[in-house]
Amino acid sequence: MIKLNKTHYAVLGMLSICPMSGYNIRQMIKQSIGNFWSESDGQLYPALALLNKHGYVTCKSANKPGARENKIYTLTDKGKDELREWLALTPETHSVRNEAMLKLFFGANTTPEINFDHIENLRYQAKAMLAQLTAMRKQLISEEKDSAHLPYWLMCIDHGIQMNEARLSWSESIINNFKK
Amino acid sequence: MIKLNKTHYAVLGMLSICPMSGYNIRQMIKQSIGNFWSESDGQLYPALALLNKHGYVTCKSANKPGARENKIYTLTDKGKDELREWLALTPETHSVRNEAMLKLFFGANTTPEINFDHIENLRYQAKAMLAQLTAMRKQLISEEKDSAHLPYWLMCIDHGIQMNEARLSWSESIINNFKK
DNA sequence: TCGCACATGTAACGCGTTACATGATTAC
DNA sequence: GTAATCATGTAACGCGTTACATGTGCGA
Repeated sequence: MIKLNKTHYAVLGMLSICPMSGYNIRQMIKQSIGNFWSESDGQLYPALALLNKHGYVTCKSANKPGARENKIYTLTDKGKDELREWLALTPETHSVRNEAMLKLFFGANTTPEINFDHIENLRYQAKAMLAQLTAMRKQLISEEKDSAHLPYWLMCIDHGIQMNEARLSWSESIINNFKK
Repeated sequence: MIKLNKTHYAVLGMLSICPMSGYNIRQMIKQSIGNFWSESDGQLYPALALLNKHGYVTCKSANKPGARENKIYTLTDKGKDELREWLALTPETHSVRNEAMLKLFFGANTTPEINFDHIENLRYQAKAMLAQLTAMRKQLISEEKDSAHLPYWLMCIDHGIQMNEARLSWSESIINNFKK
């Protein structure tokens, strides 16, 4: 039995929502789980090819004559089983790397202004993410109200909202102290 | 001019606090910035060797006769300049990968109990991290009260505290809804 | 006709982890 | 005596990003 990596499971998961092309998966990952997951092109297409080769997904070329290439991948029963088994395993915690925090930790080596700028940036990013997630939440509730996925998708969005609210209040409290 | 990577800057930053051995750097990274940064052995020692080779750090073997090997690295002026320059650059945001959230997003493919377990784990982890960070905060305030690093170190710790408080309240609200 | 979005892929390179190799010292 | 910790390093492998290569369809 071949060993699958995280990219493979992310792809299987996406295909559990509905059949899609590689390009669609790419977009979906950016739009819906971009807040806590990412894949790059160089991983995605080879992953799809391997999943297809081993029967976790099937592939149909859905190009009308003369149309552009379009391969639609569909999850097989084998793929569903594999996904279910992976979902039952305790998630591995992988190392976090937050460069902004690293710089701040060494902040005494530079000027207060530079550190302040970095925190300002973080505040701005948190605010932007919050706006985006809040809009997404609203949209999801109206557009997916009958979907079995909705409760789980809301949990993920709410996690993002809470994380960014925390970031925002953290950065604002530092900025306010700095101005005094 | 040679191109340094993140590991090199993390090492330079650690040596800006005080001269240390590779082993000390390893420990310090785990203990003090482990909350938002990590390095592995396979990166650390080669990074130190390269920094030494190019004059960013100097190295003195501080082994008393018959004692175990112990190389103490010290930041040079060139190293300090390099660190300062890097600190002034806007931090790059690198892709986040949170496997627990990924599994939750695909939660509709498995049982509520399995998802509940994952969230329980997250709650437990957040609680443990909070306890650790709170203790660290207290210790820092008393032990480093005259250090120029203290304000920045507190910002980092407070960031961790706020993140984990958000995680905790998020997981608890889901668990409470689940029990109803 | 130009540029953008659609669409699929490969190659090269560097990053990061794990396991391995070695050996001294200290605590039980 | 044996296990844990101190201490330094290398090798192998897989992961992940970036840049490249190629071509279609559509709107301004």
